Amino acid sequence: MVLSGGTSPSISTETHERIVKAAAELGYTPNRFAQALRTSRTMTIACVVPDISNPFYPALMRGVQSVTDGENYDLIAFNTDGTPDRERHFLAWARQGRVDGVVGVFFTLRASDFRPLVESGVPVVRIESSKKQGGPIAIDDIYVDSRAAAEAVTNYLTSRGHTRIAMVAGRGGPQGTRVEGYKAALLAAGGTPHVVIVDEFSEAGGLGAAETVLASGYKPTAIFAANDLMAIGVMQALRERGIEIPGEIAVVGFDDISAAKLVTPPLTTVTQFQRDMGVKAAQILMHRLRGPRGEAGTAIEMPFGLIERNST
Amino acid sequence: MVLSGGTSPSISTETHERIVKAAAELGYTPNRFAQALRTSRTMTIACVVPDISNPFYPALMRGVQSVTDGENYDLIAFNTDGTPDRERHFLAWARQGRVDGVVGVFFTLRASDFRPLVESGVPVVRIESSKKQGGPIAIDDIYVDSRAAAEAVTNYLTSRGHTRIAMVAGRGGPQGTRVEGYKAALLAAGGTPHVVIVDEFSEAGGLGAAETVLASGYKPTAIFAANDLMAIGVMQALRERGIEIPGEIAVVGFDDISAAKLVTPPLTTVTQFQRDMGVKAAQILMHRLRGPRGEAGTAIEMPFGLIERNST
DNA sequence: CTGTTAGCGCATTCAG
DNA sequence: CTGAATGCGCTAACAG
Repeated sequence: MVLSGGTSPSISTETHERIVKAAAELGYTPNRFAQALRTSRTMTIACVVPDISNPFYPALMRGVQSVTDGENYDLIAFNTDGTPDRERHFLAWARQGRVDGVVGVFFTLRASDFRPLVESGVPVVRIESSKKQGGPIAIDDIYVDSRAAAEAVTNYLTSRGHTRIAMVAGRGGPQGTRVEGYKAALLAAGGTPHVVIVDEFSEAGGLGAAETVLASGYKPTAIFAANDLMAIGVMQALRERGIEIPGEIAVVGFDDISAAKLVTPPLTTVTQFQRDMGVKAAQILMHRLRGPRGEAGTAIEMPFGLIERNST
Repeated sequence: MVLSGGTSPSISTETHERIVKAAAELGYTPNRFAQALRTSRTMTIACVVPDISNPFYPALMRGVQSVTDGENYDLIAFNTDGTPDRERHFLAWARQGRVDGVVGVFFTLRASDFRPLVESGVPVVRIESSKKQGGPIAIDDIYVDSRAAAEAVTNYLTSRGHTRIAMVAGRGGPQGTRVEGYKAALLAAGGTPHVVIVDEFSEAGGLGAAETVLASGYKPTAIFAANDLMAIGVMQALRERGIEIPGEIAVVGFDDISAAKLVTPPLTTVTQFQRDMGVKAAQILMHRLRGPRGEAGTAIEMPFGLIERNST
């Protein structure tokens, strides 16, 4: 009992220490799996991300891990590639009783898809990119309001005199909401939105999209890319044509990946404080694990921040 | 038995399918922890890295995961920050019978530190940055010869006419070997080495080191940084002083992190094919898990590759 | 070849 | 308050 971390007033501190010491000398350590079998608590959390090698996610995971470590939970990393197949596969996997809880980013699953898992007693905290309500299913959401962030970016640009602002984005994921925010804000400011959507949300996609914008006759004074990788592609396209950044065209990205401050000129972008999000998500999960399993889901908003660098 | 993935010629394919189907309908799935308790195989692998948010490691982890996934092992991510404390803590953790095997990068632990773990039946595959021999302890090493890579970089620069090549490096980790290789190759080519060591192996460190080099009167025509982050810092320092890259001073890095090709100009660097290393390491681990637990350790070398971009 | 049983190491319950 | 007995769900060994 002592070794499991339990507390009882009936055992004196002295005895307690004797036990701990003896255990250390004998090299004894309780078997996690026997514990898990008996208590049906695995002391393991799954962290699900679309791509661990996408620079956006490791910081999130670090945040999660910093709290799970402190609570003696192990963290299992799970990549889904953001595909429906692999996300469903994760659900099946998680239902095998391998983990006590889940925190993750899901591109294709809907809240109802989690119902069986949650009802089997495994709490889920999702990290989302648009406003959520907190439905009847006991899933907790934590989100950054991407739409508002995109509006903020657009307003920042218009406040600096830009009216011809183009946006480039990829298909899928959170990028749709960002486009909406941009459109709304630009219309409100009296501008005319111009959006180019491409398949890949990568540098190559950004480069191609920028070329389309330049060929369109829209003549933008600023280009807003739905993520940093695309923004970097945009910058490459502009540089190839000898267009000065930000002199002739300003560029803004989204995510604040580590490369954003390393390109030339350093990229103005939006941070989502991903580490903080990870911490917060894990805390919410820990809270569920300790207490109210069945209560309705919550949704809490996290801040974003505009980071001004020299590309604008 | 069927569900555990066993094989027996005595069961017809038809029966086999009936069982699997029935199990699917009933939603039955064997409990991993009961299995683990009974068989003392946890079906879990630990992947230990100094810093998951350092762009170098996620690709490695992906490689590892691509093979563990295929073998139905879970992957637990473990960050050590490369500190002795946390690396020792990992050892203690691993001895609690939580994982069947370990693959990782260790900065401070020595082969002998792993002996208790390995002798308790948990195979370890280390990823190293200098030539290893394969000692008596049953640890498998897989390494890239950093020294040779640093020599190759230096030779590449001298072959392009550089003789005044400075090197900047951080303390600890694999950077020492890289400095050795540089010195040896430059001396062999008749040059005079000039090394600046700083505490942090980050951009800031690289920036400071570059300033030291420039202030020294060495007047380099090329600067070789022990990793890409430092190289990027060097580039910033040069840019601040209006020194043209590569016209006046060429810059080379090490690691080929994703940012390397995104900076301006794109950075010439050395790749260690980190994903391949992860795959290979995991394969070796799987081999150990299936067979020869006690055999002497092996050490296999992995290739590096010089990636020429526009910074040279 | 199918059906039964013991026990992996723990946390919990019940008797002492 | 301490000690022994039970069973978590499974696999492996054994008997029928």
